[in-house]
Amino acid sequence: MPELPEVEVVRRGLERWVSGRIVADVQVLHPRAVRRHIAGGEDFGARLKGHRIGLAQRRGKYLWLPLSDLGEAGHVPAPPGTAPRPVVAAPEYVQYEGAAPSHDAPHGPTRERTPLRRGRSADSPSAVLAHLGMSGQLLVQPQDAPDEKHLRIRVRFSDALNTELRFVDQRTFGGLSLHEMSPDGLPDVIAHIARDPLDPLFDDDAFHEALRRRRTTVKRALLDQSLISGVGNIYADEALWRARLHYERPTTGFTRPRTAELLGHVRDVMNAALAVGGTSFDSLYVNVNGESGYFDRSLDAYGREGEPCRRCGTLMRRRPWMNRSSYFCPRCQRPPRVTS
DNA sequence: ATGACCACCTGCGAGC
DNA sequence: TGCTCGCAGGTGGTCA
Repeated sequence: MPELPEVEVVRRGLERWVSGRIVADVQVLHPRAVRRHIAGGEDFGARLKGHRIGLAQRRGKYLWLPLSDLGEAGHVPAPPGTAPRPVVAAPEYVQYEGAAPSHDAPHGPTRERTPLRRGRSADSPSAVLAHLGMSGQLLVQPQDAPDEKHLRIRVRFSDALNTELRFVDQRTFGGLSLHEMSPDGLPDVIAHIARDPLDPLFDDDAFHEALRRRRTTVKRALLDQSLISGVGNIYADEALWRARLHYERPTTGFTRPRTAELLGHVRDVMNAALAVGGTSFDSLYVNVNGESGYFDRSLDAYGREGEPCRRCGTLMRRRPWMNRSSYFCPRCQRPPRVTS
């Protein structure tokens, strides 16, 4: 369910309320909630226990919590040539300044704007990777709060803060998993996920070339996480409406200015959503404190079937598309001449 | 190799 | 009241 802005809101909440704390105990209440971990939920929990949670990171719709070693055995040593250094300050000292987090590639172009050097953590060889799927939530709750109906995983910490981290997921499409970090600072299993459009190192030209190479249509391309990550059904429809592009428009003929304009709209709509806490239609998307975002009030396309286009007044339409829906203005977003 | 589809789940609202 | 159907923010595996 959540797309980049919603996941980023959650990441910020984790950074504020969870990073820096030490895992005391993990309870796995539903086996599907722990993914790709053959040894099972109990082993998953045992491997987290005693580790300090590093700075929450995100790429696209994935987020992860690096685990730092407190000195126990059984960990991959730091990569050669990288001096270990302390990962995190206490939560109170963590600051975050902008809408454009930078994740890795500390040797990349020196355009880093964040004061925090969040990058490859030499002393964090493994990480807990989280994907929220369609209905997942990460909540920081008081320990005595009643269990949510779909509570799947509970993480307790070894401090006196009296809050715990909960993974709640109605449909169980999401989950947590444990992974080694690859040399470029990502959990190994998400190496195929492209940078997201808010990443300062996103390569606009490479994206344009990839669009032209692909024989596909524009909405499929926007949803392809190996080309551009973080875009889902809502923000794809919103960006296409802003760019006046029909979702079935082939990408092959895209000019550089057209790609640039589309990317600009993707970034604008995501930043606008981020500024108001993301999009919530119901209680299924909330931040770590259980609060909804307000961007649903600002949607121009998604969910507006039968309502007037905010640009031209024509009634908006919904079309079944890939087992989901596409919302568009039939006048502003003309279909391509040849639709297969 | 690339592109297109569907299974994986639970719940809710509409219609009968 | 209660059934069935369609629909929901995503992804990976599999098929052509």
